[in-house]
Parts: sequence; C-alpha cells; structure tokens
Amino acid sequence: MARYEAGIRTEARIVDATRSLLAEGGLEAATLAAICDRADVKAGSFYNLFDSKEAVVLRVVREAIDAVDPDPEQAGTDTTQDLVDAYIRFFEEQPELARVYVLTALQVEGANGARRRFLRHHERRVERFADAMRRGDSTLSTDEATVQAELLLGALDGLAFRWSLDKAFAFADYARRAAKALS
Amino acid sequence: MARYEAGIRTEARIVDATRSLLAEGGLEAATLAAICDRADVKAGSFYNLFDSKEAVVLRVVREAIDAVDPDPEQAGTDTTQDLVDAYIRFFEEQPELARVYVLTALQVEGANGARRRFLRHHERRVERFADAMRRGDSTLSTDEATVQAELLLGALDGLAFRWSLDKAFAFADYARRAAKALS
DNA sequence: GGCGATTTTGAGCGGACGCTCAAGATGGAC
DNA sequence: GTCCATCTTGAGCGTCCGCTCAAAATCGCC
Repeated sequence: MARYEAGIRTEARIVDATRSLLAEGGLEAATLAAICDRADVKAGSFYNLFDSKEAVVLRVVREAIDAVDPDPEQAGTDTTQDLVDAYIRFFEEQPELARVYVLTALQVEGANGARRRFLRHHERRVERFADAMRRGDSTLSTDEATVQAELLLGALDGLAFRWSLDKAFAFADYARRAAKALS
Repeated sequence: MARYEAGIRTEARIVDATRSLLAEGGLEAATLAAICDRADVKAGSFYNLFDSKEAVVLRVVREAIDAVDPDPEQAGTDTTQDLVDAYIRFFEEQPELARVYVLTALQVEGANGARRRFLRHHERRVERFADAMRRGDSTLSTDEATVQAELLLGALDGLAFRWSLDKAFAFADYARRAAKALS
C-alpha cells in the first residue's frame, strides 16, 4: 500500500492531462490514448493507478465543482446570490467540463453509477439552495424552500444547456433574472 | 428517381424499427446492426435509402416532436398553457426520445449539424411561446415576451433534465408551477 | 418478354477504443 | 547491498460500430 514518489507524481500527471483534455475538447477528446500520450505514460501504468477511464474523469469533474464552492466548509454562510454566482462561474469558466458533467448524467446507468452520483450531488445542492433561501426569508417552510430550490436549479440547468448550444446567449443575465423571479 | 413499392415499404420498416429501438433503449440501443436486424434488411439496403444512421434518427425525433404540436397549422391559436402542456406530454410520452434529442444536441458539432438544427428548432419554439404570451397579455413588448419565453423554456428544459435523472420527480407539477411564476 | 432502373444481398473493410498482462526497471526500507 | 513492493513498458487482444461495393435479384413500363 505504501506509495512511492514516482507513482504519486505519475498520478498527478494523468489527472492534469485529463483535465486539460476535457477542458479543450470534452469527453470526445479525452480518450485513453490521448490521456496517456499527454501524461507520457503507457496504458498499463494508467491502469496500475486507476480502475477505469471513467474514474479519472469523475475525479476531475468533482474537483472542478468543488473549486467554485462559495462555502466549502459548509458553515451555512452562503446566500442564494452566492450560490447562483458560483453556479454561473462554474459554467462560464469550465464550459466543456460542464458539458461532460451533463453528458455523463445522460448516459445509461453503468457499473460506476454516474447517474446516481449526479442525482446525489444535485440533491445536496438543492439542500444548500433551500437552506440559503430560508436564511434569506424566515417565513419560508422547509418544504416550500425545497420546491423553490428545485425550480431555481431546474431553470439554471436549462439556461446553462441553452448557453452550451449557443455561446451568444446571455446566460449570466438570464440566470440572475431567473433567480429573481423564482425566489 | 421513380420509387418502387418495395423500396417505400422497406424505408417504412427501417423508420419503424428505429423508432421502437429508440423508445426502448435510446441511442445506445439503436445501432445500425440492431436497426437492420429488426427491419429485416442488410446494411447495404439501409444505405441505399438513407445517407447515414443519423439521418433516420433525426427523422424519427422530428416526427415525434411534430406529433405533439398543439397547433400544427401554425394558425396562431395556441395558448401558453397549450404549449406547456404539449411540452410536458412529449417528455412524458417519449422519455427516451427526449433523452436522444438532448444527447445529440450535446454532441460535438458534426457534418450533419445536429446542434445547429437543435438551436433553430429552439428558436422557433421561443417564437411560438413569445407569440402566445403576447396574445395572453397585450401589454407585453415583443422583446420582453421573447425574454420571458427563453426563461420559461429554459426552466422547462432544466426540469425535464431533472426528471430524466429521477423518474420520481414530479415533472409536470414543477413545469406548471414554473409556467405560472415565469409568465 | 425485353430491358433499364431500382432494390437487395453477402462479405468485408477500417478504425477507434477500453483494457490486459507478463516481464523488466526502479525505489526504498532494512 | 539485498530484497520485496511498487511502478513501467511493449505488445497486443477483443469488441463494437458505421459504412462500402460489386454482383445478383426484382420490379414494372413498353
């Protein structure tokens, strides 16, 4: 189990290669061959460190999402506005990664359970939004806040999708407007 | 150019086979081999009638969308409510087809221009929604109606996506609630 | 029944992709 | 310096998939 330095550095190179490939050309560009090529590693070495290609992709996506979290400590200090801004930032800074994220969720459920993961992540996010909404409006019931959070997140997801079709779409403006109308 | 009866019937069989395969298992199930097998046709015959696999998939999706149009003649008699209901109906009756529709739009732009097609279809739909909204509220400016239509369609798309992750999600309820809040 | 156009078939091409494994190279604890 | 665990490599396996094409069969108009 004790890791060697070499292995740790190789793992980092693989993750970096995957991240840059995904950012440049999405899932289509991040083939195993491309990842290994860019990381300067043979496939066998890759599989010594990761269980599958999906594993490293999931890791990169997760890290990117965590990186824009406005309240990583979960201290309960983020406002709805913060959360919406974080959402917008993720999509604007990592459009290809966002596409990967959605794409994997739409794939048929495989052994890795990407769809289930995605759903769990969404549910946690709904809770965060609902909590922030209640903090901003103390008359809101928990149920009602959850419903509103689902609505707002639904709208944000849809607008982000719209933007991925056409980068001329004023995503951030629409997103903020949706936030105003739905909370 | 004069078609023979045999060719016309074969074409219909291929379309039917594609439709049922897509409905059962989405894009993943509708491989060329599966389509040809179910249509009882060899691949060469398929390519005598269609330019590519994508061509028949696009045709099936388009036909399904047209089939739920509340105002196929474009007479301008449909209300916002009608359009929202039609949207809900499409997703509830053809969940797999809806997934295919979204999936192809998220794919990188190929020679067939699926993404562009998708965008054009979306824009036409925004216009339909905007027109219906103005019919329901004559004080609405054209620009403002378009913005509202984009918002509402964005929300519907996002909620439909949410529902595709988890069929327990009360899609129709949320969709109607979004329509109320956003128009 | 002849004949040109259309349709069907059988066989197979070419390539992408994820992944495996035995054997050798390297690291580092003792 | 030995020795075992960890890491790396090279070669290649198996599969799936969209698509092609020459030749044979069929259609239907005259």
